[in-house]
Amino acid sequence: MAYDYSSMEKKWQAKWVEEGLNRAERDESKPKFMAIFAYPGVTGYLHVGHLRGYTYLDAITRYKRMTGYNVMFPVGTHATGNGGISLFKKIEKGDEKTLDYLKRNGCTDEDIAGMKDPMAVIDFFNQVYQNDYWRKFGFLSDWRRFTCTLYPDYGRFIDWQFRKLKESGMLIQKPYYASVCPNCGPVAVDASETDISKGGKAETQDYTLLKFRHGNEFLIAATLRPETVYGQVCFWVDPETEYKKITYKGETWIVSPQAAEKLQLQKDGIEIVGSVAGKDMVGWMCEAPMIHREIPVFPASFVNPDVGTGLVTSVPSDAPDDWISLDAIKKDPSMITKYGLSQDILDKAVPISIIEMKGYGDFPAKDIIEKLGITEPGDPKLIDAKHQVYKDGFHTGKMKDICGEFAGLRVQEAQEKMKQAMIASGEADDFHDLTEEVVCRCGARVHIKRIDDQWFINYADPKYTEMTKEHCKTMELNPPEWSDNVYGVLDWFRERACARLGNWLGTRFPFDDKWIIEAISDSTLYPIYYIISIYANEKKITPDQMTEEFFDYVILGKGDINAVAGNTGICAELLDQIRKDVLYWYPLDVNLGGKEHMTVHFPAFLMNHIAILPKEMWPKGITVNWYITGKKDNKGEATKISKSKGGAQPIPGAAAKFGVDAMRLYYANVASMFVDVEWDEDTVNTYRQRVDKIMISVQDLIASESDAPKTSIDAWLISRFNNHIANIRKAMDKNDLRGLTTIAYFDMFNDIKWYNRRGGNNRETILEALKIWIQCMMPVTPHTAEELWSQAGFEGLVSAGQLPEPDQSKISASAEYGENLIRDLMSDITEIRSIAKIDVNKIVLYTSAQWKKDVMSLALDMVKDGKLTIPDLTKACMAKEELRKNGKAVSSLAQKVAVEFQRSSIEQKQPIVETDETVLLKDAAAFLSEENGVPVEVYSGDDADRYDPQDKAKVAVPGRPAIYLE
RNA sequence: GCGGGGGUAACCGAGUUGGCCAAAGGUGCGGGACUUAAGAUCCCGUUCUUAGUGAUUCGCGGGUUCGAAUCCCGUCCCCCGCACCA
Repeated sequence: MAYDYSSMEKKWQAKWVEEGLNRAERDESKPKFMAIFAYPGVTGYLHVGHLRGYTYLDAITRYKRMTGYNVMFPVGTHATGNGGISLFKKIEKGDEKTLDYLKRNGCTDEDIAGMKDPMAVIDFFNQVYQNDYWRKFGFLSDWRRFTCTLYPDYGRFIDWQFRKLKESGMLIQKPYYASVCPNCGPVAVDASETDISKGGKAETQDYTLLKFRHGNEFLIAATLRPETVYGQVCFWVDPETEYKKITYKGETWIVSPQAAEKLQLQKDGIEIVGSVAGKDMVGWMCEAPMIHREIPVFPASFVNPDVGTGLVTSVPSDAPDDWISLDAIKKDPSMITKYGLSQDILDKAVPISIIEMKGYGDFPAKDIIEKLGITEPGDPKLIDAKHQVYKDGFHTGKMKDICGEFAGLRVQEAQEKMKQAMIASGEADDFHDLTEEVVCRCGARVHIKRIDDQWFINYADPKYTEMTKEHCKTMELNPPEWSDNVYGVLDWFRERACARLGNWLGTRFPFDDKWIIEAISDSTLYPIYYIISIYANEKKITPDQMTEEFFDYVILGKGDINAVAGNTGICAELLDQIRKDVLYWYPLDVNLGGKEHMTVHFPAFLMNHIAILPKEMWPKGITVNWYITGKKDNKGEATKISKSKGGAQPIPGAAAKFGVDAMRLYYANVASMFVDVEWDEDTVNTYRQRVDKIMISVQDLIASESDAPKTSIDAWLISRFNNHIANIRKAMDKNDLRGLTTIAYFDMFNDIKWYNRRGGNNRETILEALKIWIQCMMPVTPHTAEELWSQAGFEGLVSAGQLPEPDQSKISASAEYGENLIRDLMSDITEIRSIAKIDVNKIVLYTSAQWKKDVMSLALDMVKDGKLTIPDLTKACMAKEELRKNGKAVSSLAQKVAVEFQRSSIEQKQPIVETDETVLLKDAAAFLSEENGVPVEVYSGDDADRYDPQDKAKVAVPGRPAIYLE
């Protein structure tokens, strides 16, 4: 390795801080640029994938600084929730896995000993994120503004935000069914399993409870398909279960013990008053709801006391489980006769056809069972069968005539109507349950609980939705595909529970302090708080002083400054300063976040801004970045970044292994921001080598004895580099870091190599090019750039400098055209040599005869006038004496030229007619001779004395000299 | 189900307001230079064919056009989000 990258990184990072480059201070003389990445949740250590998005933003803001902007790039963390609590609890009880995980990531015993409460855990990670990740990666963030959602001052801001949401009419209250842990309160059930240890794939299902009268008690069945009640023929009970009798609204219900527990969470006043064995219920007759028929209770093995109520109504026509279980009993009546039931009762249980479905007969359950080859209860394929028949029924089913007043309805409609009808008549109720077992991180089982007075933010509000959509049209949203999608997302966005009860870190809800504001809701308006956080961090204001009045003034400009000063004890000067800061920095220019934010965080972020802030403070841009994923497993599914497959080493370890700049370049160049990338150490290594190569190459240039005079190749190099600046600026207008890096780390490098190869070696040219080159590298590989900048002896810090505008006077189309011609010529020569397979002793080149160029010249003039056609061009040619001499050849060339020129731009063709190829080739002859190892001769096609044994000169055209090898 | 995205050469990945695209760049592979050798570095090549040409390519099948990887239709396949995880 060429360098001790680690100490180089530290050296320059210290310099930048020393120079205060990362500090954001209001400067009215400069345009501002404010950008954030969506701050990470503090849930433990991060991995190399997370750095992708963060790195983009550091590179983008560095670029903005070097193109004239005053930049604010603040960072913070999000710690609301129970992540900190559950991590703390595990540490407290010495959980082996957790301690191992911490230590593997570099946490010391002292660190662990210091984690005496959840906030200490959070504080520890706040330091890790800042020091081991962001500072280590060279971020120029304004550390003075760091904030965390659990800081008291941040809490004051959230308190204010919710007061404003209330004023805007966005806060509403209504009943809600939440997934709740008995110890921790509401928990998030989702695939990321942040709050839970098991069951992330579970969904909440809305069941209908059906009441079956038996004497003066009710057997309660839970169903997802209330529309099938007309097909009920019997009732299933698990003979192994001891059922509970519970009282609810003066009725006695029979349900499984688990269901009794769940129902207590969802319905008031439920008491357990007794029990009854499942096997004793077999043979009961009960009155089915809606159809008011007596049906018998049969035993069934598939009934699970943990699902629904542990009791099931049987609709064999449409439920595969019911069909196969009834079938099994009929084949083996001893299953019920042992309970003392008669054959007669069994004979009466005949499936009833109730739903007409496309592609199915009278009994869909039977059809699907036969199709899938299911022969007995308990077959795992029954699950597929159920899903299939439910799905098809829902979409294509129609209620048959037997279904009374619901006959003719589509299943989709009948379902809700019949449910409501039965609830209205007291024959049914509702119930919510999870589709699979969910266990909280604390170990307790999670259930669905009814919460009557849940607070919501009403993201469905039509006024704000409309305003937000309207505003989106003016925003810079990336990727563009998402900007089309965002309108749909906003329409879909509904009320969102914004506060929760239970054990939870966060800000108290201002209107009722039994509630704590939920994790997504306190992280939507926060970018503006970075403008204020610095004053709290520097103790210029205290949380107590950050009243509603304070925020109203500094953010909204409401109120009288002296009154506010008087009431808060903050001096008017400071208030004025903060107010001016807010006006200067806001709106936010870019909010960059991972694709997981597309449907929740970003819409919420937008709507909070729109509902609370005046129009001139609404955000200007959102950029979404995709992920770094683990390697694909053998099923082709992306795994989590894992230890065994690389990438899971702690971030500081990866930084040490590859070097920060190599990783930054990897992130920036490996793919566009908008695709997932598979983490692969070999790939990162190629970027490591790329950085090394460039570093060595630049150092060689600095060290070289460069004293050659300027030639055409110097003009070429400077022209190329100025063009590169222009293209980089164009790419970065769209924050296209991949575009920038391809130019700066590949194209420019290749140009330098070509310059050398062509014998270029002029000190002034080299320094001019290096200056540009190193500046172009600064946003992505700042440490390397800084090192090279100082080695080249340039003034100051490259991170503090300004990227020049491309110098149009140095961009030379003809210089670039000439070099392209030489390159094309070289590859033609190579190609001919390889095809012809002859021993070459001499290469002879012929440039085009003048008359051909005259034709093109005429054509170009006509293009400029916008009236180039084949006949016109031919006529114009024939009008010229010296062209007419070549008669036929002219008209055939004119035809080709006319077609070709019509398709091209003037800029492309101009150099063809302007370049004196004979001079160009004669200048390059020595180079070509050296490259090819044989003498090279150059003749003009008009040279009558030329050496041309095969009359090759006649095939030459401008831009393409003829070649003869011998 | 609802909504969205995508299929480009061995691989990763540009390119999608139609022409300058046989299709950037990188990697891999092959050859060469340098070297005692290896590595690194540099050069050439990497669909077929060919004195620098021509032909056929951008999931598959059609269509529009003077001209399509880029537009339209059909078709197959893959991926993502769908709520209290940020």
